[in-house]
Amino acid sequence: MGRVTLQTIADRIGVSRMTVSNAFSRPDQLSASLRDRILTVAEELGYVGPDPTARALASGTTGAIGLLMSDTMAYTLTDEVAMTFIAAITDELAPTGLALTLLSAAPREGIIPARDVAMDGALVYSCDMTSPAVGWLTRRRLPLVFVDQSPAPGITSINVDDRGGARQAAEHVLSLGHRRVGILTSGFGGEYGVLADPRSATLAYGESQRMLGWLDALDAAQVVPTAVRIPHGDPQDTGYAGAEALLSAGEPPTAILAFSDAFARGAIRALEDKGLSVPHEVSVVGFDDNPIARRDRPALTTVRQDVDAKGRTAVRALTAALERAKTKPAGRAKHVMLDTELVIRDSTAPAPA
Amino acid sequence: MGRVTLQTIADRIGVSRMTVSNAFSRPDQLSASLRDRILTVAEELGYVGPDPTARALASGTTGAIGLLMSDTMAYTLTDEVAMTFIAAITDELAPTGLALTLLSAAPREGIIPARDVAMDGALVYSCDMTSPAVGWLTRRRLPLVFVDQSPAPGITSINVDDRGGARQAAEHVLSLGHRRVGILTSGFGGEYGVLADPRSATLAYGESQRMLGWLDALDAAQVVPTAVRIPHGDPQDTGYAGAEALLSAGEPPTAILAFSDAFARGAIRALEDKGLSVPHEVSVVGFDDNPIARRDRPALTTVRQDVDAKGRTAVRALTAALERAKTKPAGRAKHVMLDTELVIRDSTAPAPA
DNA sequence: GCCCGCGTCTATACCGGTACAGTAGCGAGC
DNA sequence: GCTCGCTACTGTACCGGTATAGACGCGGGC
Repeated sequence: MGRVTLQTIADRIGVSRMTVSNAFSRPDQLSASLRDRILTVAEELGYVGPDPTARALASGTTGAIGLLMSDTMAYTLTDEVAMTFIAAITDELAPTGLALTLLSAAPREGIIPARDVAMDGALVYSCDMTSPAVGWLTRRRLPLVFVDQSPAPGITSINVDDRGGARQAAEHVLSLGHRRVGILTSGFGGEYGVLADPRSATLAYGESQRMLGWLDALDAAQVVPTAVRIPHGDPQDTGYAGAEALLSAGEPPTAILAFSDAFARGAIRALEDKGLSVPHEVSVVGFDDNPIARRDRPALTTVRQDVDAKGRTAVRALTAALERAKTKPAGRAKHVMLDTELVIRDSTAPAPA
Repeated sequence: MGRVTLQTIADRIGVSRMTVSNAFSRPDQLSASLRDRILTVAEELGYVGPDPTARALASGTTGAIGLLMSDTMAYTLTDEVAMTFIAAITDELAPTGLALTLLSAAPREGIIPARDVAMDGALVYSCDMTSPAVGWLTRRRLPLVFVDQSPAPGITSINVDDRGGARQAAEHVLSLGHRRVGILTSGFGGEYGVLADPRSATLAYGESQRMLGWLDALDAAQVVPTAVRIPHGDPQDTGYAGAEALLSAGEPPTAILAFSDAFARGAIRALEDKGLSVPHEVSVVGFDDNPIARRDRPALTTVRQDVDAKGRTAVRALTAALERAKTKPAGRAKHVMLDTELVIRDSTAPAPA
């Protein structure tokens, strides 16, 4: 009735438990003939292999890394860009045999996966830095890599040049002669609707970086934008609503800078429904270079970020950190900044006269 | 230098290790004052809480469940429908505190997360039944729930009525007078292009169910469809290519039944590029009722499946099984079949005269 | 006054492995 | 002939917790 363990097999054959362990984990430590015999008996007994949990405790490694995501995990999981990121992670992880454990940063009473789930290290993706979950992770002294998040001292971080990309986007519409510019941003917690003072609005990290980038260029040209922040929801729907808000907030913009391609798509739909032609009457710039930027018409002018590279770089940084953690030195934190690139397509045109 | 464990704290205060353990895990087992003292000292010492791995070994529960996905995990992860499913899972899992570990069923030499990663149970999503990974999971005697997959005796499974939904889709176009029908399906491994004998083509489970559903209706009406199977890739791109293949395979169809909404979108684009109007010259029916079905124009006639319910039902079935596994009885496997529903929108119309 | 029950805390025995330092046996080198 | 070194296997000590039964003191009921 009892469960089959290494000991069961060892007793059955008359060798030590250690030898059976070696048969599974270090084949070079015993003769091939004995190993075969052990494996055969194990098979007969229905032994599946060393118990992962026990192995994890004894060896100090679990074979899984965590991916901590913002509290709105279900929302993030329906975002194409985030999905591409996760796909890149799993793909890069595959040859290492590491599994990926999804962790919510949601602050639920007493339920803190970031504290209670076994893992070797974690990727922290676009989280609120003050989130308790992030605190638990650091307290556990797990190797961590921050992605799309405010870099912290001592912790490796991977970011894309959001600010630079946004600046390029704004410079692009300025160079086309636009002076009435609308901004469509997002983010949770905080005021929605037209932002009184965009520069000082409290925004999540990525949102604030892009905002700063846009303002870098607009301020330099002494253009004062109208910025609208839209709540969570289907991004194309909220983008639609955001554009409507922008149009009714005083003099309508001739150019809209959107936080994402999905927002931009929604905005374009709203503009077209109002009878405004994109790009001839209003120019729209997205962000990310999501597949939807290219697919629909007009093809979006956008700021490309290499999400795949972001995911792969993050994984490589983390696996390297795991490797180092086996030996002593803590290793110096690296801060990687990936380039962004303005991609000009059909959703921007010179400002109407 | 040594790591801080329960024993460190116990020694420091002069109580037994067990009492410290209880302070964290069973607060009702000691006085509040002692508990406070223990927690304070633990804090001072930088103790994070019971080590998840050790706890897992001792208590027999890891706090994570697996999600086994087909070997083309990166592909699956960029599919909106799969993402909605995963989002529903994480959302339903959140209040339980269980984390979700993503497992690839990819048969890589010696790398078998399904065998080596600790978990309490697993969801098996749309996998090849013969995959070794599924074998390992069953051998481990983990509580399992199969989703979108051929039901197996003794294992709880959640499916949607793919066949019935597909039949409705086919009946719909037949009722509109279409007699030249094209089919666009997908799946890996096997011939691509026009299928010689659709009914006997080797298809993955979901693909074959939908195929059977379409054929149920078409056969009854003595309509012989042309079926094209398209390889993996961006589904809208492959859908585009698939429609082209359909158009050049003899007499062009006046109705296309697509395996997914994404295929349908790609097909519509291809048709429009060929100057064919949808729905007036060609009708197209999708499957899933993905958000893209509603968003773009023409809005897709499609077969709605409740992906959110699928995810939640699967999680509930698994957590119930986990609960039962604590006590003895293995519990009878349930086989759930969720309804599908034909949603008629703007991509279907009566067959041209 | 005695015994019971309860609230607290402790002792011991695991959970199922792996690490590491042996030990035994045996052939080779000089 | 003795040491050396190698292969093959063993013994012991963990890894860091939890379960369970029991010990101990104390108040209350009869």
